[in-house]
Amino acid sequence: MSLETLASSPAISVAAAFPKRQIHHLREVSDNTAALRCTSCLLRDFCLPSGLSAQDTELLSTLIAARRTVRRGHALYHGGDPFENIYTVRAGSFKTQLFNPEGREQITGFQISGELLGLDGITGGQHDCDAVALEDSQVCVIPFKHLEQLSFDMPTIQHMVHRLLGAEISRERKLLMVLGNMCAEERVASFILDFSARLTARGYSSSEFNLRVTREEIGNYLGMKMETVSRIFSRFQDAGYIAMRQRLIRIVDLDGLRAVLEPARLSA
Amino acid sequence: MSLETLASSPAISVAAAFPKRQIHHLREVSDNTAALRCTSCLLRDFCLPSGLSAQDTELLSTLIAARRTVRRGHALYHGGDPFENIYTVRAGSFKTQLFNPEGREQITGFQISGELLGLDGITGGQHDCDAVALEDSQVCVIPFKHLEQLSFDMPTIQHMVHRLLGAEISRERKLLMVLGNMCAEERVASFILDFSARLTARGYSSSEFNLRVTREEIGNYLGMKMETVSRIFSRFQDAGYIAMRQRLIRIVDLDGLRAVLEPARLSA
DNA sequence: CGCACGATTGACGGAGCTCAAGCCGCGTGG
DNA sequence: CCACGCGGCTTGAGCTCCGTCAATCGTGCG
Repeated sequence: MSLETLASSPAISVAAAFPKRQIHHLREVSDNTAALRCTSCLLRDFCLPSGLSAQDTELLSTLIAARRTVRRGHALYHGGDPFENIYTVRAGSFKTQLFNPEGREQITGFQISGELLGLDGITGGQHDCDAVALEDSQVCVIPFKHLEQLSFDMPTIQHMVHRLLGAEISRERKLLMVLGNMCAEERVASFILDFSARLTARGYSSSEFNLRVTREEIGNYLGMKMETVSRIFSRFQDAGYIAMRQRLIRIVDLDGLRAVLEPARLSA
Repeated sequence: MSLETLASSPAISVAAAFPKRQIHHLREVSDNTAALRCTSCLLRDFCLPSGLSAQDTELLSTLIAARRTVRRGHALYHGGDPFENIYTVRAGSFKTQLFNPEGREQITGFQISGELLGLDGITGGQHDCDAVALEDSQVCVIPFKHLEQLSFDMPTIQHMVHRLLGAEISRERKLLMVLGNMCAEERVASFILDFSARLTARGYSSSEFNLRVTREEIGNYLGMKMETVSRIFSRFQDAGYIAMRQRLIRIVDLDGLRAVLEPARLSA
């Protein structure tokens, strides 16, 4: 199936013609310039331009060097790759994973449409994690050099960059809170609620969605084992909080899920 | 009496007035404007100026609005406070702690001399965690607005800001890895090693140092209970990896500690 | 169709939590 | 000067949650 159900412009059908194998490291095929404009993108309100004036959005558009398609399971970039671009997810979804010196893996996040990729690596000049597509996906490519240059003249752009970096810090902090303080049930509940909230913020249904990740990946992300994740999903289903078939999940009792996170559920 | 006596008293002969060893419990220093210069600060190579040219360092110095003393147990800022400044730790140490909606606490980091505080809050315009002094401490105050303004003209300064934000992201990622993947022994080992490495990087002894935090705080930071932390310290001591008296810790067998983090310690 | 991978479920064991008692080091006041 | 109390640390005993191992099932793909 085409990735492009979301894409607006007819010119986009170019993307469908992408060669099947090794999109991986392909030199960019540019779509026609008009199609790269944020103003005509359906995601404009949920993506970088959100909050920017029409004028600034236009300017931001000029930065988008290309779009790039990444096949399921392939990496948009690897840890160690030189840092050149940041990316916004235009269609599909990704995971970012980190490997420590001893070879352990930690998934640090899942990114959906309108969210940002590649900010790691601003520091060291190279990415420090892998970004892997969870399904056939497409990103907008923004050369960071250009963005920096633009931000010299444009305070609003500079603010945006700071905001983005700060947002990344906050996001990881929330995850720290989850990993440091919560038991397995609470972790899974907060994972579902977080996912749902982000989908809502991007105009998707908040009550029914496709997780697109294996139980193993969820487990890795949440610091627990696949089997435990599975058991808790089953438990939530039995409790009537959710309904699920494979990776499709429907939230049935939102308050029930939220209650899992309530503090002391103990008697007075 | 105000804590600010330090920041505004008559000139003393600057850095020379710093007794080498007790930087930790300093109270005696007073600074006039001249003294606010990074170039004359003993920490210059371990702090923000690290990596900057003499010229840029000079420029950076002009940003330092004041120094501020914070008493042990007091907060430099609270979550919710408007974001105005970032801070570098000039003497002493801090912890940053986060509270989630349900009232749970998570310590997200410990900061020592030369390290940075306050970057949270760039996004939302207000700090999202508390920064609390672990001992009587002193910070340099850098108004973020000024820093942003300066960075319009100075690419190197802008780079520095990005580098700092990126470093914060990396730091939190390392912690994610610890919380998501490691068992209690490994967490404590990596905590000790991390502390030691940071002290080394700042010119302190790497083998003997004062943790300055309670077992409870270490536990909170590492996602485990005080009792477990204590047990593991004892175990490490019995194993001859460390020697400790209260919060003073000495690394006896560095390789032993490192080996705790080795991957599969299983037979071939 | 059959294979392979992912998901589910069960049985069991152990790492870490809970509860509790006792200890140490330090400050305070008699 | 010591007695006392308090906060933080240590250590033990028991329990629980979650990890481990393993068998089975379901589903999508070649």
